[in-house]
Amino acid sequence: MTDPQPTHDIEAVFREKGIPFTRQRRLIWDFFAGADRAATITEAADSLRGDGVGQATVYRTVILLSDLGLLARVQDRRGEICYTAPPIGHSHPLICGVCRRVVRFDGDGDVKELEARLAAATGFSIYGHHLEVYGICPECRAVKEGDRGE
Amino acid sequence: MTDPQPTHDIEAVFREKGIPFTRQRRLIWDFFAGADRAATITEAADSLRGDGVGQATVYRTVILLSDLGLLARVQDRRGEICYTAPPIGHSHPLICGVCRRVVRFDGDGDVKELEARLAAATGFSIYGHHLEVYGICPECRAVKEGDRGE
DNA sequence: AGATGCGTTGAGAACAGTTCTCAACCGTGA
DNA sequence: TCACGGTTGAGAACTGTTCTCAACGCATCT
Repeated sequence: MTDPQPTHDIEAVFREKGIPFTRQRRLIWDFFAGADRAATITEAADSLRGDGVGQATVYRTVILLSDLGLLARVQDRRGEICYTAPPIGHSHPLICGVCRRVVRFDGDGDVKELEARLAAATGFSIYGHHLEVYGICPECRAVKEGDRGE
Repeated sequence: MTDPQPTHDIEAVFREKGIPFTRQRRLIWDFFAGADRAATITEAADSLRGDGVGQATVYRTVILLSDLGLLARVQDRRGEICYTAPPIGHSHPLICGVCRRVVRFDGDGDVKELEARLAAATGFSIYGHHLEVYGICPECRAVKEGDRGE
């Protein structure tokens, strides 16, 4: 379980593809990359409204970043769709279902082997997978136990 | 990779919980359980409209069945939300990204071990995971190759 | 520096999917 | 038979997402 390396140098990715890295895109990227937990599009839009970033731009940029593989879509305990960065180097999220904090891990060894077995057994050609693990982080567990509530 | 046992006897599950198993619920359940591929709520509603099942009822029932763990939410290649039965006995879906056919497998051994390692490394108490594997089934691959198109 | 062109942006309209509301309905138990 | 509680269908309401289009920003060319 090696730590996946964090995503640096998004600008290089954009430059390489000839896509402009605008002020708005930087702000949106910073929002997700700077957060230590998954955030919804609505949260990003609300937070960046003051900086003059339109909601449509947030939607467009999240799609763009997702297509580039710079943002991964996950969901919290209530099934709410959130996005989190950076999944580069192929890692998987361990998400706190309460506070949405995300810890990334590289569980690929485990899945690769499974995929090979599946391909052999079913004849499918496997092109990907989606693995999220859900838990409660130590902090949230502590709070919960203090509360004595669910 | 053992085959997960199919879900029998939904009625018993309902009875046990004291939830009425109505005509509409049966129809909706039959729709998903009878399909060999994941289906959207819209598809279910369209298909059952003729049988006098309202759209709201389909939504309500899908939520109900999901809560009971009788229906699992997955997504196809385009990110469309679909539901598939039966996930009982804890299995995972291998989904054809083209035709949405679902083959279920029991990859739990693999994930359980990973979860234990994660819990130890992060201090999270793990309560669940979500694993989907995507592929193209042999049939769709054949069609695609015949077409010579992507 | 000024002109040109192309992709990006923001505001708001449009749209789609989902949830809510409420009166009618159904089945069960008395 | 009657009363009751949960379920249902139709449509309204709501929410999140996408589309439209004119204005803008930035790079390039003159």
